[in-house]
Formats: sequence, structure tokens, C-alpha cells
Amino acid sequence: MATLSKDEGIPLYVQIRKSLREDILNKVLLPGQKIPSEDELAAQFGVSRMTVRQGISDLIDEGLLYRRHGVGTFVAQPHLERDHTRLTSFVESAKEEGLDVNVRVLIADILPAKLKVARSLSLEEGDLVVRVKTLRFVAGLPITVHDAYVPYKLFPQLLQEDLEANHLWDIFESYGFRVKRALQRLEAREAEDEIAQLLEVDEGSPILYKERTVFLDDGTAVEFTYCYNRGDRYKLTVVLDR
Amino acid sequence: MATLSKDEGIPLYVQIRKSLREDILNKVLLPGQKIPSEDELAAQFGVSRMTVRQGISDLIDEGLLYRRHGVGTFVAQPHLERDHTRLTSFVESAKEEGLDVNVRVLIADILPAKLKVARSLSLEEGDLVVRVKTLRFVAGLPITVHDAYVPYKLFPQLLQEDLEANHLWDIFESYGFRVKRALQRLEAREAEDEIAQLLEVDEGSPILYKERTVFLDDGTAVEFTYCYNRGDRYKLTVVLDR
DNA sequence: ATCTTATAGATGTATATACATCTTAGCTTT
DNA sequence: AAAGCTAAGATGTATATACATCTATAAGAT
Repeated sequence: MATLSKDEGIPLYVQIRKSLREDILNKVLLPGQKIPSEDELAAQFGVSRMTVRQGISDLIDEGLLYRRHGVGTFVAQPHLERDHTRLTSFVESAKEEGLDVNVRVLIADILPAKLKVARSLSLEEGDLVVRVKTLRFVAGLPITVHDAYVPYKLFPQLLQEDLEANHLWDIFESYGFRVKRALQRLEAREAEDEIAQLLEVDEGSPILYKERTVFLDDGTAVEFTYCYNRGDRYKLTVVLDR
Repeated sequence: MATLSKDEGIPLYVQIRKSLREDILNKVLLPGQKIPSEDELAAQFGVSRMTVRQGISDLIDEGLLYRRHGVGTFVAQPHLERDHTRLTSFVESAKEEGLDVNVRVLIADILPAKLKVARSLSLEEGDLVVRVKTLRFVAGLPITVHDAYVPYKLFPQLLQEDLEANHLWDIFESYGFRVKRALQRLEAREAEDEIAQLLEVDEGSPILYKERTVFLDDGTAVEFTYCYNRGDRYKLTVVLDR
């Protein structure tokens, strides 16, 4: 049980959350085990019960704990590959696995949006969008073609950025926009000529095709992307809650 | 502004959440608009501010509202096809779209788990599992082959159930187990002989291949399934939060 | 022995209050 | 005109308290 620091500007419930999370990950608290009651934790940490509850609630959302009304709070069985429960970018997750990632920009220009792109970005057909088409390599092998569209009016300076070195989302953040959520439509397709060439596979090979719309926390769509992923080298993992 | 009922056993924050959600869906509160401050809402509903906050927090998790510290709480732009943000079963979502779904059981038996199944279900290799292999039709057309494995010790009576009429998850619930979360690994593959035959496609056609592990809220794995989905007829939509 | 009934202990809901922190807007100063 | 200060208003954090509700257990009644 770590002691809490009152003064470092870190909220108490965040410190409690961190302390409990570490105890779980370090097996101080074991799966299936009942953790101390909220009242006990409040006494141990020297805070009020509601503050403990706030910390615990976050860990329940993370799937590390679960509550049984009238019984107690328990450590869940470990079941999720760490952080696969959240939205991460292609580059982020590849790097996390220690893989070398390269991005080659194929196209970067400004053009009027076609109907589908406009609809997805809540624009009118013909409104200007910035298009960034890239080929991504992992460990030197081509894996993915991204064809991304961004509203011009939101990021008029986007083409001045270094699009090979920086991920789009990081650029968004540097403008003060934080990516919050993505909707992805997935299907399996055959590779057509251009994509097959870029990904160095035969025409007709299986492609994991994905259309992705990316949103900020206010629901604004900031990016719409067509993704073509090599079926034999790309696996997508997602976690859904009921 | 609906008035709240103190006595019907419905928590106040749930009633507040419902009232706000309806106002948003009915466009009484418009996207981008600032909703009344927490203090104002507390006064209007005749409850304390913390109760209002609890109701609002749920709607923020749903993506209907967002907060700006020091500024206010706002209605988000509508951006998610309703309820696509949550885990739903194949049958549920197809039926929601008004489609006719049929299930044919191909295999239903009990056998020792192979390594991969055992690992996924946190069992030992050789532990007994119930296998339910099904072919699913939508509007009379074959769409998906499911090859599901369930720990025998959790559901020894599973084969006595009507597996064509009832979804596995509904059967789980009838035993008091509620599905909470699913981890899905997705990739694009070519159809091999047996799957191609069942789905009535040529060998080598693109298949959206999915391995799915289903968990309860305590993290127990209750189901592991191999899914083979016809690439041309099956699209999967997922929403991920960051 | 079995069924029923208390009861203890845990989470769930709700209040009232206080102060911290952030943002915006308006005023003041330079 | 620009910069800086200030105050108002909003959300963020935290406390102390109370009672409701659920669950499991133990005691009691039949």
C-alpha cells in the first residue's frame, strides 16, 4: 500500500488507481481475489470512500476489477493483451512490438471531396480535402496502403508537415486536436492491380480492406481513410465491450 | 425538462441520463450546443450536482456529450451509427437490420481441447470442451461458418439446448453468465476447400477470418470461436476509443 | 433437518459543501 | 493597440454523511 502525496498536483483518485493497478499487475492482488472493501481502502489511504470509488471505477472500465453488489470488489482474470482494448495507430502498435516502421508518401495533394469522402467527413461534395496516400513498411516489407482524407479547412497547412516522419494523429495533436474515437468498417477483398503492385502480391490475393473514420471528442470527423492491408502479414486485434 | 419520480425505484441519475439522452436524440439539444451547467441542471431537476454529474458522465462515455474544463458540457456531433459502438452478436446485428437469419448446426460434440483452444480458454490441453460448429445464413444465403468451443465444466448440459434456435450467449445468460467483452483477431485469408464449399464460393476467394474469445465480467473466457466470413457479403463494423 | 429470519458487511445512490483549476471575457495598464 | 490582470462561471477533485439494496452467513423457529 503506497502512501499518497497530497501536494504534487496528482489527484488522489489517480494515485489510488495507480497503486491498485500496480498491485494487480505485480500479483500483489491475485486474480479472483477480493480486494479490501471501499471503507477499508478509504481508511488505509486516508481519503473518503467516494474518492476510492472513483479510482476503482476506472479500473473496472479497464477490465482489471469487477464489482459484486453486496459482496465486494474482485480482481478479474487477466485476459486482455495489454492495451489492445484501446484505439492505437498502426505505427504505434507496430513500434510497441519493437518493429521497424517506414512510411513512404505516394501522393500528397489538395482536391475536392468525392461523395463518399464528403459524407464520411460531414462535408459537402466538392469541399476541399487534403489527401495523403502512403505505403507503410514493417521490417522493410510493404504491409499497408493508406489513402487518407482530411478536411482542408481544419488543416490548411497539413502539406507543410513532414508526413513521413510524423503520424497524422500526432500532427492533429500539435494543432490541439485530440483523436478520441474511430469507426472502422472491415471486409476481405481481392487485391486489384495497383494495390497488388504496391504490396508486392499477386492480383486476387486476400486483402484486409478497411474504411476508417476518425473523430475528436466533440464528434467532429477529422480523417477518413481507405486502408489496404496485406492479408498474410497484417492482423488486426480489437476488443469490444457489451 | 422532465420531472423526476422519487419513488419508482429508478435511480435519479438514470432518470437524468435518460432525460438528457432523449433531449439530444429528439434535437431539443442540438449538436455543438452547450447544455445547462451542472449547477443549473441540479436546480432544475431538484437534485444535487454530483447526481447530475453521474448522469452526464454516462452520456460522455456513450459519446453523446463532451466536457470542456472551465467552459461547459456540449452535445457532440452525431457520428456513430447507433449502438455500433458496443459488442453485438452476429445474429443480433443482422436481425436489427431486419434480415432473416438461419443457423444450421454442422457439428455438436464434446472433445479434448487442442493447444490453441485450451490456451484461449485458460484450460489445460486435453481438458474437455463442447464444440458447436454452425453455418449461418442471412436471407437464405450462406455467410458465415462458426466453429465455437466452450469449456465443458462450465456448461456440461450445453448439448441439451436447442443450438439452432438460441444463440450461445443467450444460453450462457440463462445459466446466469453475462457476456461482457470479446477479443477478436482479424485477418483476410483465402477460402480452403471445406469452407469454400460451405460458403458456396470458389477456393481462394477472400474470407474475413476471425478468431474470437468471449469473456465474462470477471475475465473468465467462456467461448473461443473460429469464424469464416464470406468476404463479399460480410462487413464488420467496430468502434474503438483512444 | 429444513425453512425462515435477522444481521453484518459490502456496494449503490444521494446530498450538501468546499475549494481547486481552467477558460473566457472584460477591464486596466502600459 | 497590445499586454497583463481580474473576476465570473464552469468543470474537477475531495470530504463527510446517510440511507438503500444486495448477498451470504448465522441464528432461530418449525
